[in-house]
Amino acid sequence: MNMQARISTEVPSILEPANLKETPKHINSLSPQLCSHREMHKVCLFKSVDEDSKEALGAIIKHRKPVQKGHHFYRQSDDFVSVYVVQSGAIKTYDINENGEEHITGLYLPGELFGIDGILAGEHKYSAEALDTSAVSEINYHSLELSFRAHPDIQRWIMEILCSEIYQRQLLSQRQNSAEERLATFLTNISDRLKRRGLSPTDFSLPMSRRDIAGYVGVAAETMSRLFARFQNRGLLSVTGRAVSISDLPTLQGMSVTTH
Amino acid sequence: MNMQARISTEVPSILEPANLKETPKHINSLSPQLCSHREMHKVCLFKSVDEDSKEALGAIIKHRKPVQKGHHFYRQSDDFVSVYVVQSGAIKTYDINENGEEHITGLYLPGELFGIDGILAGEHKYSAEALDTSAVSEINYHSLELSFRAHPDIQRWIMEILCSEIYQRQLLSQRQNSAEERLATFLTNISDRLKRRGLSPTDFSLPMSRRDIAGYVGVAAETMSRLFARFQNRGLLSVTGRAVSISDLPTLQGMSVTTH
DNA sequence: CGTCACTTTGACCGATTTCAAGGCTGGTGG
DNA sequence: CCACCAGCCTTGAAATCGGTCAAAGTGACG
Repeated sequence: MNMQARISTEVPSILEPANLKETPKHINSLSPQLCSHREMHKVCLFKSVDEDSKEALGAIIKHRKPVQKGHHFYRQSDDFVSVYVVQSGAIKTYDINENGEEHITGLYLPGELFGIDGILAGEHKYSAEALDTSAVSEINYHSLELSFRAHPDIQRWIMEILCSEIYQRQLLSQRQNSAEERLATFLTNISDRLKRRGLSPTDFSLPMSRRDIAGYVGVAAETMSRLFARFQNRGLLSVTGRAVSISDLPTLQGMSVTTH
Repeated sequence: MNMQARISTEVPSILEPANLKETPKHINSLSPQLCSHREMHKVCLFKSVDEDSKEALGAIIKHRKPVQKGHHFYRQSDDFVSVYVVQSGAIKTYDINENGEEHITGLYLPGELFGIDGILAGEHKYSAEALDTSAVSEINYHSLELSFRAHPDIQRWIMEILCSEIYQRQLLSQRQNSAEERLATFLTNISDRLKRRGLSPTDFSLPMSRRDIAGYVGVAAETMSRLFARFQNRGLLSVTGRAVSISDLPTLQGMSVTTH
């Protein structure tokens, strides 16, 4: 049961960011130990952090073996111990309400940090689950916090991540926006995030089911299906299973919510 | 103007520890004016701030004269200089999109901090406007950031606020929730916050227009009007102008979104 | 007393959800 | 190798919720 086999190798999958070797030059050169092979993905993550801080981060980050789809890194109410950095794959965070309904609260791609939902209460607000085979590094939050004093860059970096989380949710909370606008926003957001990491902004594989996407975007699964069909008819993109190829990114961007 | 005790006049100044005696013991024995409650949060925003840090905060906080309804503290794209603490009244932050439509991004009541939307970019993402006559204190963010080293508590406090903002938006992005659920959530929020201040959790005055409430909750103004009427018919509450009297809080709580 | 801004109410309409059925695909076992 | 099954995805039709438009009601204030 190889999950990855299902995903077309022709389409560059965000699960297999093989073309990361073509790291754009706008991304700072990294210290050798952080540049090694499997750690390439962290480039963007640390871009706003100086050399000293990068070393400090390198010292407390713990690399873990890849996990299977369905693996949970933590569950609601677990003690907040660490934050995590996605190296490859994709992770969702979700909440189960009293009716047993699942609501997706976050979606994390390679290079992104998750798990900060525990800062406030000391325990995780949501559960975090691998959407597919994924490699994830762990950073003990206590150690991270200790490093703030010596490395204000790191503290600022965490704050930036928190602000990004606010921004992400702000985009999705625009209730007056139609379902079309929401999907357009979602797609351009993904595109942005991939581009920032040197991956193709137009061809990628969404590592999650329609239902998960729908839950994240905030529409019914059937509506999501119809929306994809509609966008395809308009020549905005083409979808084959989970592989997406955006053919008219400018129009999608025009449709999406630009809160800036 | 308004006969009923409004939220604004009931809340004491942030630096006057006058009514410390009335502090409910579950609020960590801190003066209530130093505690602030974001939506649905049981934590006091200052809960982790020690005496030293409070003094440091007192040294850099600047009190301002009350401003009229409609006053702007900052506008989109203004340089990010300060964050603000509401002493009385109510403040909304909003965004104007390219179509000229206004979208309310935040609503802040006495004791709450706003303006952090500028941290990420160095300029404010939104505009901040007084919904009513309001008194607001100002904290220069540069000074605040400088205090982080000596007072990690303060830094942690700011992080908690950021996390609260995330949670806030998370609630509002629950699109599958009906308009009824959203209003119920909003009302129980307000009720909860007032109760923690030792004010009546069932009788209060909303210091803002229906349109503002509607924009914040994410429905049309007319819908908001109908919802109030519907709730009133069901005996959940009674509304006269901006005065609200909740008669069946448990039912409202049951209807509202309770993440975790 | 008139104006203006806000609120309420009614009628209509459209987008999205819901319900229901059919189709596709990958996995499994004969 | 094929048939079948289960889960996911798509499509259709009906129902519903909330938005929009329009008009009337309310209250504050000059």
